[in-house]
Amino acid sequence: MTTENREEKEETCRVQGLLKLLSGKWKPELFHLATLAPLRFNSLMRRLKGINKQSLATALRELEDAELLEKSVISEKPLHIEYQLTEKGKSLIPVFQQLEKIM
Amino acid sequence: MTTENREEKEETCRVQGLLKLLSGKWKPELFHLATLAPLRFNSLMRRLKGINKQSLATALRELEDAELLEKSVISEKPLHIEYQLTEKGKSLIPVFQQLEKIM
DNA sequence: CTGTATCCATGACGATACTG
DNA sequence: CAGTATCGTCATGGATACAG
Repeated sequence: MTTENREEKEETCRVQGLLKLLSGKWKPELFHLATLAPLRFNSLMRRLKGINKQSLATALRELEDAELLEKSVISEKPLHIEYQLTEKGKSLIPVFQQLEKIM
Repeated sequence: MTTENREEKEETCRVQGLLKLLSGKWKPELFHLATLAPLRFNSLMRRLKGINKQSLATALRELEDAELLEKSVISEKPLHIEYQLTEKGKSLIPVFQQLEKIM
């Protein structure tokens, strides 16, 4: 395998990973909401009409693991957590805007 | 629902559609190969190691329906068809390049 | 050579009950 | 309030045989 081919394959894999990460039934809208303001779990439950806890928790965890989203514990009692975009997450916003133009 | 909210929802849906369209096991690499040169069915079968006819046919059909890819019949006998990017498909290339940088 | 039809396996998604 | 555990359902992708 040539160096060129190997690089092309790696490129494709990285893009594939990000596409997979942001696709699915809820993650695009979840990410979109996160671009607007920091959000709490129950607030997200209300805005993503039809989602359940399990699916929301999984989606949040995946975006968190990819370092697109991060948690902040606002208070312990009552437990109060906010999710917000990381810098890496914010860097994705202009890419989404381009996608909207193309569609 | 306000006009603003409706527009946000539509934005999300369009992005979601494109993400869904380009995600999946084979479509990112299929699209990537298509950016390099016009390609034939059996050539794609060889390059996408592990894919089968059914999956390739489905992927090609979806990209074609979305007007990202188009078929050209080169000859009828023997049947010889090439797939290439449409203008809309080409407009996606810089977006992919940005995604690669972010990852 | 370029597909379609059919059937089956796997993984994503969802409902519900439970926990710190 | 913010999750996790468990289990059932359904859509997506793959294997194989057949067709223009």
